[in-house]
Amino acid sequence: MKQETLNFFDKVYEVAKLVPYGRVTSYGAIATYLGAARSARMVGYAMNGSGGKNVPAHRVVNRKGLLTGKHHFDGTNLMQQLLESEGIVVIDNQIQDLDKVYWDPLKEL
DNA sequence: CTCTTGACTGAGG
DNA sequence: GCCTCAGCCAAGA
Repeated sequence: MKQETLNFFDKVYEVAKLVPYGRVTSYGAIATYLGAARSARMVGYAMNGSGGKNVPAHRVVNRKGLLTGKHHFDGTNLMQQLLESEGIVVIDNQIQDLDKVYWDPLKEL
């Protein structure tokens, strides 16, 4: 069982699942943690297959804390609702107090 | 193999 | 602080 067996996508899912409740992280942080710092875009791209994999994609946002991926959710404000349900303050697709809810896999893991 | 796409990021105006 | 441009890399056609 080589590591190549684990696709880039699968690794992204693993890290996404490790994000604690009430916390969020950025695509770049995950990408860097996976050793592909320049592949932040791939992280988001991978999330396209997150459906059905029980992956909390709503906890993954861009470095600004902006819900850039909300368009990929069913509803218009579904992603924001999920985050607010975890105690995260979100206004106009923008996470407030990002520094307080930000979870960096590089530092936490 | 080449071209396009993309849920990003950093630098420059 | 906001907007625009360019670079980056992996996957699909």
